[in-house]
Amino acid sequence: MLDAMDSAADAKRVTLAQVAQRAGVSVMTASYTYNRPSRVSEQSRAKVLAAAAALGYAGPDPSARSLRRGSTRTLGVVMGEHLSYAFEDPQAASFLAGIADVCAESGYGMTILPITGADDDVSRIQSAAVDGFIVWTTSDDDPVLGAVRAVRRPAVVHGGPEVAGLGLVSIDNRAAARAVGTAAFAGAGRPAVVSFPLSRDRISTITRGPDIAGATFPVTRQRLEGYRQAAEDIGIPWSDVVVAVCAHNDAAEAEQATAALLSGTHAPDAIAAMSDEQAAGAIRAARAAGRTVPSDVAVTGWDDAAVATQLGLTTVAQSLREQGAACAHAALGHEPVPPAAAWSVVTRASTRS
Amino acid sequence: MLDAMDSAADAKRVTLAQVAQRAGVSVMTASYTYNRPSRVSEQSRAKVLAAAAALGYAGPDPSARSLRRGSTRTLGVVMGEHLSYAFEDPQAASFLAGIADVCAESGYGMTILPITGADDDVSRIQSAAVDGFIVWTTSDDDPVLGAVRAVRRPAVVHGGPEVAGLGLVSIDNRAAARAVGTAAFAGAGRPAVVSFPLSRDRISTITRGPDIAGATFPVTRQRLEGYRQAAEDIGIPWSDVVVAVCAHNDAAEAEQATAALLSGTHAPDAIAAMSDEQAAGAIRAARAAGRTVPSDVAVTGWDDAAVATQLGLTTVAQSLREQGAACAHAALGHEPVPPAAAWSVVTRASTRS
DNA sequence: CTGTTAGCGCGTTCAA
DNA sequence: TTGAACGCGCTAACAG
Repeated sequence: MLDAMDSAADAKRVTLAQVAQRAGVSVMTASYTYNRPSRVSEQSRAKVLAAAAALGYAGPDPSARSLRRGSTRTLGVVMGEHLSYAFEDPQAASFLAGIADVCAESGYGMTILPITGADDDVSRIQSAAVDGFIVWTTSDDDPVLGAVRAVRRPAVVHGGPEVAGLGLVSIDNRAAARAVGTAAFAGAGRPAVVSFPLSRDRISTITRGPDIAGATFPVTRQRLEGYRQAAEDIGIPWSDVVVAVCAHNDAAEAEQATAALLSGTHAPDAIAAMSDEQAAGAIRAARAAGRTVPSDVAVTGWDDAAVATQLGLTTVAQSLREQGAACAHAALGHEPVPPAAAWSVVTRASTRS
Repeated sequence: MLDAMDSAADAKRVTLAQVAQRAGVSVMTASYTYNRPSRVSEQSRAKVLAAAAALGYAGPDPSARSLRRGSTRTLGVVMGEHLSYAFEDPQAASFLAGIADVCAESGYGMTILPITGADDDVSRIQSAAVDGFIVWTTSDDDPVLGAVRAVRRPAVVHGGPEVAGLGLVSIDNRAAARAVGTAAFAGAGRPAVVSFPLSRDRISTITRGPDIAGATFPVTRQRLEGYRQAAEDIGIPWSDVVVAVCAHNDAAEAEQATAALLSGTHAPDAIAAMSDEQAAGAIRAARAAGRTVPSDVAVTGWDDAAVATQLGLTTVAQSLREQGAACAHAALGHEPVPPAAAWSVVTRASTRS
C-alpha cells in the first residue's frame, strides 16, 4: 500500500536513487547532474532533470550532503543573550551585514544562534550545523566561549575577550579610548565617563574611579583603561573620575545617568561615553540642564554612526561592517585574522580641542 | 602513522563509536547518554562522559544527526536581495527579532539565506539545511518564491505575495492604506503619495495616477489601491493624484522627491507616505520649503516607529515583531497561519483631522 | 562520460 | 538497561 502511494503525486521524500532509477542512469550520474553538470552528457542530464521534475525532486538533501562532504557551508553567529539586541543595535546590524556580504559571495548561509543565557546555550552551540563560529563581544566568563572552543572548529571573537585557540577581530579599544578621551577631557577639570556595563549582571551605578580590573566585559574594561589614562594625562587621578555605568547601550538610560551627574555637587565638565547613542543621550541631558556643549560640558561618542554626524559629535570611527567581513573570512579560513582593525578619532564640535 | 596520531591530542574528528569503545560500552549507550540520559545508568553515563572528555568529543555531529532524524532544527529566513537592507531597516530588524524569539524558545537555529538577485538564488534555497522557510515580502515574479515552494517544506511569506501552498502573514494593507489615507487627505485638494518602488527594477519616477495593477510588489500595490480609494472618497480621481515612486525606503530619497513635488506647479497639500522614514523625509522637505505641517501640507507615515512618536506623525501601527513570531510559529508547524495581523491608525499632529 | 564500491556519523529497530 | 545490525541520502574515489 505504501509503495502504491509512493508516486509522484505524493512524493513525500524523493531520493536521488529514485530519480536515477526513473531516469535509467546510475545514482552517480544523477549526483553529477547536480554537482558537476559539465561531467554529464547533455542527454543524461536531460533525462535526470526530467525524472526529477516528474517525481517532484527538489535537489540533493542538504543534511546528507553535509554529512558526506564534511562541510555545511554555513557560518554560525553568536550574538549574546539579548536576542533582539542583535537586530536593534545599529552597530551590531552593520557587523551582521559585513558577515552577510562575505557569506553571500562565498555561497554560505549564516545561522544566528539564539542564546538565552540559560544552561542550554552550550548545547545550542554543540548542535549547530556550522563550519565555523563568529562570536559577538561578550564577557570573560561567558560559558559560550568554552563551548565554541570545545567544538574545535574555526572561530573568531569580535571585540573580546581574547581566547586561546580562537581568533580575535577588534580595534585597540584602550588606545582609541585614550585618544578620544584626550579630546573629551581637553581643558576640563572634572571629567566623567558614561560606560557600558562592567559585567554580565549589568548593574547600573554611579561611582568614582571604579575598579577597572574587575570588569569582565573586556571591551568595557579596555575603554575604561583608556579613559583613565586620558584623565591621568591631564593630571586627574582615576579616583576623582565619576563613572556612570549603564545597564544597556541606550540613549534614554545615558540621558538619565547624565542628568544625575549634572545635578550632583561635582557636576562634570567633560563626558566620554562609549557609544554615539549614549553620547546623544548625554547631550540631551546637558541641554535640558541648561548646559552648552562643548563650553560647559564636552561630550564624545564612539562608532561614528549617523547620529554622530547629525549632532556634530567627536567620536571614534571604526567600520563594524569591515570587521564583520574580516570575522567571516577568518571563520571560513579564507584569510588569517588580521592583527588589529583600523580606527580613528573624528573631531567635531562637541569637544573643546 | 595516521593511527598513531589519532589520539586525544590530535582528535581531528572523534566519533561516537570511538567514545563508546573507549568507555567500554556500545555505541547505543553512548548515543543515549546524549539523547536520552535517563535511559542510561549513572555508571555508564559517567564512563561515556569521561571518555568523551578524554577524547575531546564535543557531542554528536549535527549533520549526521539531522540526516538521521530528518530534521535540522533550523528555520530559514529569506530577506530579499539587499543583504544589508535586512539589518539596516528597523522594521525588518523587529521582524527578525520576532523570529529569533520563537527560535530561541523552541531551541531552533535561524539561518539567514543571503539572496543576491543572481541565478544562484534558487540553488541557495534548495541547498539550505532548514526545516521551514520564512520569506520577507517580495515581488510577484521573484524566482525565490517558486524555489521555496518546490522544496515542499513549510513556508510562510510575510507581507506578500500570496502564493499557493505557502502561508501568508500580513495586515490588510489595502484597508490600512485607505484608513490612513483618509486621515492624510482630510480637507485636502491636492493629495499626493510618496511610494515604495512598484517593481524589482526599482525605478524612481513622479507621475500622476500610475498604473496600480502593473505594480509587482504586492505590498506597494495594495497600499496604492488603498490610497486611491481614499482619494476617490474625497472626490479626487486617481489620475489627479501625484505619486512619487522612490527606489528605496529611505528618508533622504523621500525628502528629495517631496521637495520636487512641492516646487512644482501643482504642489500637494497632503502626502501619504509608505513608511515613517519616508514621512520624516517629507516633513523635512516641507519645512525646508517653508510649509507648515499639517496646515499647508498634511503628512502620514507607516509602521509607528520611534520617529513617528518624535515627529507626531499620524501613521499605521502594526507589530512586525509579532508578525515575525507568527511566521516562525507557522513555519515550525506550531500554529496555523493566522488570518490577518492587527493594525490601527494612530492619529497625531501631522494631519488635519 | 558513466558506473561500482564504500562509507560519512548517527539513531531507530529489534533482540537479549 | 544494553547490544548488534542496518540504513538515513548522498558523494569521494576510483575504475571502466
